[in-house]
Amino acid sequence: MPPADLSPTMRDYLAEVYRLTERGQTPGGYIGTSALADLLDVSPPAVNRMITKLKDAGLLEHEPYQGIRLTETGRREALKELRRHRIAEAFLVNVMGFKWHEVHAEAEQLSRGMNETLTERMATMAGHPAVCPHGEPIPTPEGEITPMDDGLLSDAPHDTEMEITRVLTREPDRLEYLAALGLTPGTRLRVLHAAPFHGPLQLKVGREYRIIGHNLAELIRAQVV
Amino acid sequence: MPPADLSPTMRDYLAEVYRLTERGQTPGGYIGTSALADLLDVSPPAVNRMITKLKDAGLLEHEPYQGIRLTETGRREALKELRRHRIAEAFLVNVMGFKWHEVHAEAEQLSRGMNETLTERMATMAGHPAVCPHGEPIPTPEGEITPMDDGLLSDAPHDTEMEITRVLTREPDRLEYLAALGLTPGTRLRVLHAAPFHGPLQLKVGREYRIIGHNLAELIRAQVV
DNA sequence: CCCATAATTAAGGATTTTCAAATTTTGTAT
DNA sequence: ATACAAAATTTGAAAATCCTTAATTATGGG
Repeated sequence: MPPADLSPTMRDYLAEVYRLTERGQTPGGYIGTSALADLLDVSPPAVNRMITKLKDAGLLEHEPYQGIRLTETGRREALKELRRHRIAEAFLVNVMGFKWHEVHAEAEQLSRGMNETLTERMATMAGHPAVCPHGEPIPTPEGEITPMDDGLLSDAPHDTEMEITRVLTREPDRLEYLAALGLTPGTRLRVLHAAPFHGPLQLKVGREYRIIGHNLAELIRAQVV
Repeated sequence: MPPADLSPTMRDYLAEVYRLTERGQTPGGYIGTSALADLLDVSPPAVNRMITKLKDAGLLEHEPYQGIRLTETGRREALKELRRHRIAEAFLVNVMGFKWHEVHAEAEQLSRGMNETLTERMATMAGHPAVCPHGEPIPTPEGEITPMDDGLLSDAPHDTEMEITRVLTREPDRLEYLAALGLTPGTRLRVLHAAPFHGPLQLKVGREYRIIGHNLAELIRAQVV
């Protein structure tokens, strides 16, 4: 069955499922209902009902008591929604001068009113960005995406020149703090030392030295330059 | 009772009531249910139910079988919504390069996701316009508006230099046609002749001569320069 | 094997819509 | 002027969406 028109809520669910899938906590590729409920700020039963609906539309598979997984169709729809969202974020930052910590919630609202024409025009004005302000890659209009070859800063090799690719939180406070430390996508740095037992990391950013906690380092992904 | 937070739908209704009130067809200031239903593309019962809700919120008065009228509170809320909508239209045209016939429906969608911060930033980028692309005045953030002193082109005096202030349709086809004739807000023109019995009007626009039907002239408002 | 935890079903509520039927108003024709 | 038909408005019943809380069922580690 071809994907009829999806409601905005359905699209939000799909996008969030994809985000969780990407993060790849679970081995079988299945993701749990409660995790989704948490992220969407919604009760587990609400998730369950929506799962049934999305399954009936052929957008995901559901193994009861185990989890859900996007079908190929669902994946493509999720990526279209992610494109809308990330283009909106890039537009708000690149064109309208918002700060990166302000745009996630804003873009969530805004993207509900964006059709394809508007999305593409915004993409053009934002300079056809490859990644959103948080560093996540932006899918093509056709729903394709190039995976990134990066890893958590907390697992990064020491004394190696690296570049921050993306950050994994959307909490405004943390984002603002990271920006204040100069730890944004594109920044070059070097891990000098990591204290054992999930202790703090010592970084060299340009000429500056920084110390950040392990929990913050887990929110940063980087790749060897 | 103070106006709690209004749903987007409630705001849409209020805005549309205001638009109808402005047009001022009915003498008592009351406007009919069916007219609203038509404009909102919704059935009369839906309008009726929403009227009850808006009346309970103190946003409008309802005289059964006669019509509705905005309260002062309702008027202010309607104007806030109109500002969002018209700023969105101005932004789409002035900043993003859309044509004036494309933006009404687009702005309707988009304005649902616009909070006050975003609205004001869009206003700034659009150059703090006083009127929307169709010439309608844009209310202030506080919900105030300056009335225009203009009249229908079909009633305009002859051989008098006038300026188009606004157009009263949002139908893309008509708007595109008007633009092709050069009949957009700000344009100077002169009515040379109007055929009797609602016949066509002969206009002089710059050095060009134009003939338009009476029904089109009724969609254009102008004022003496 | 038991029991904490996670997932699911059951039941119900809010919002906004539609369709159908009842009611009021209005306009026209005798 | 009055009566009747047409039009507009209102009310009632029910559906679509998406949410909640509370109770039930499955899973899997000690």
